[in-house]
Amino acid sequence: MSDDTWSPPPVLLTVDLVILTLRESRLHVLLVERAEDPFRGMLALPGGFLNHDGEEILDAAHRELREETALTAGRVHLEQLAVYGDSGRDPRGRVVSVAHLAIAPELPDPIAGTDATDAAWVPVEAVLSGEVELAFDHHRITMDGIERARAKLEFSSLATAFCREEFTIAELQQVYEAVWGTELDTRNFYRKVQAAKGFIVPIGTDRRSTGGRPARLYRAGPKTVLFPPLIRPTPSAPEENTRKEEE
Amino acid sequence: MSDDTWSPPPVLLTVDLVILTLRESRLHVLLVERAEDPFRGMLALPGGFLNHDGEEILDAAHRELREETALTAGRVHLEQLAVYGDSGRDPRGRVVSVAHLAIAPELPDPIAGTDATDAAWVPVEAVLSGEVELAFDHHRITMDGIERARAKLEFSSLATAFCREEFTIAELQQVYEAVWGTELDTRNFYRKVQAAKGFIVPIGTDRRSTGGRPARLYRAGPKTVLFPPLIRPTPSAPEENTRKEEE
DNA sequence: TCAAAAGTGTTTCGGTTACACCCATGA
DNA sequence: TCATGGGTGTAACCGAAACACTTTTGA
Repeated sequence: MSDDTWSPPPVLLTVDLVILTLRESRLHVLLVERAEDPFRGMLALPGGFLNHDGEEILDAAHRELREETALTAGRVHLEQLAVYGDSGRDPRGRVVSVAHLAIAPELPDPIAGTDATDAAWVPVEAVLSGEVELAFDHHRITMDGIERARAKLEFSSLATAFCREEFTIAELQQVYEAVWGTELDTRNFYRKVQAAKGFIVPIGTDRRSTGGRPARLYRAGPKTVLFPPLIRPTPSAPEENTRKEEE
Repeated sequence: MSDDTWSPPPVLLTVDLVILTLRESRLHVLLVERAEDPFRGMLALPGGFLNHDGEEILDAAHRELREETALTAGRVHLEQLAVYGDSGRDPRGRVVSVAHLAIAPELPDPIAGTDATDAAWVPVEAVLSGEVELAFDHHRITMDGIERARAKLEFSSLATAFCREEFTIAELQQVYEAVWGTELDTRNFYRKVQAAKGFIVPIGTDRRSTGGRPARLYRAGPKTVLFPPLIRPTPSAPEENTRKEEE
């Protein structure tokens, strides 16, 4: 923490959001079409500058989340992801972005925010495959956000943030399958989530669906740390993960 | 990413470092005594403002690290930790800090940097217990850095960053024991690190010490992701970790 | 030949997998 | 009564913990 006599160069601080949700059992990320230069017309993560001096970074993230999704705090998970500050990332000058990861249950269609002409849920495979191009370094931020979500499903109760207040174990399993991109054994999954005491707690009632036995309903439990964890299946072989590591 | 007509408020960006090392088999963090207000005379993490327009954040972190420890890149691990930007955290105004985690092998005594009257290695228990007080929100940053290191030892080869280029398995074990604050079974540890292929590779020679069989020497291997991981023993019981989670 | 540190073998045990099987509902 | 999805039982398997035991050095 320096205190030199010269005035250090100020930077502009933005908040960007990787908002993930499930739609039709597939993982989606919210993207907006930029209404202004730079990158006008291109897809980007929702976000924006801090709106007045003194606004907290986390508050700004909540505000942007509200503006884009009408999600009020409480029913959303929001956490800091990382800072992206490479000098070349924004043509307007030195703009440093504090990226956040948000997890939401399935929502009605998004509303256009102040900075975006349009907003839409995009399947993450379309982003990961490079099929859709994103403004700034938002492609990388999105990948980092997805990887964070994948990793946290193993050891935390984050998965419940994808669900509505009441959910079945089958719905919870769909979360894991969609985020990890794998298939899981229903029977074993059933016991594993119950073995992690405090992860989910049964609500008395059942949910009857078309055909088949009714499923018990659950609510998110008090624990955020899963023990034992739900280890994600190795995609095929954990080989050749040599010297890189996202830092 | 906003593009409104009003000018968003600029902030001052600093880089702070949680530099961890082992000294006499105990985990230490590097702290400096502040030479200037605010918090003059108090202990703080090394760090400072970006030094000219266009300096990359990671470069600034490397520069601060060099200034405090004479560590050149290469033999150090340095990664971004998190952003701390609460409006009240710095009495000078809106100062946002990008905290970094650095891991270094045992070093000669630190050199005073430009911003510090003195720098010293402090055992982390002294910080965690609240025995030493830190300036700004550096106590919290330090705790977050230590927790990050503890977590990464499980799944990454980070532990080798605490060692010199050549090390024995016993030395590596001391790293795990010091960082986790636990004792490990020598025999099982021995096999586990060898089972994680690519973690450490034997160099031909042995190191003879006073009394006892010579130990084989190893070097850090090519893999950064450990498989299987070295799970950290549950401190006693994994109970009551309810609704908090560092975010 | 003894102490000390390095390294090996082996048993036990808990968690995961794989899969056969039973349960409850709507059509 | 049958198809469908929910939920239970259980044997095989595998990695981790625990610990007895052997090896190689210096004193």
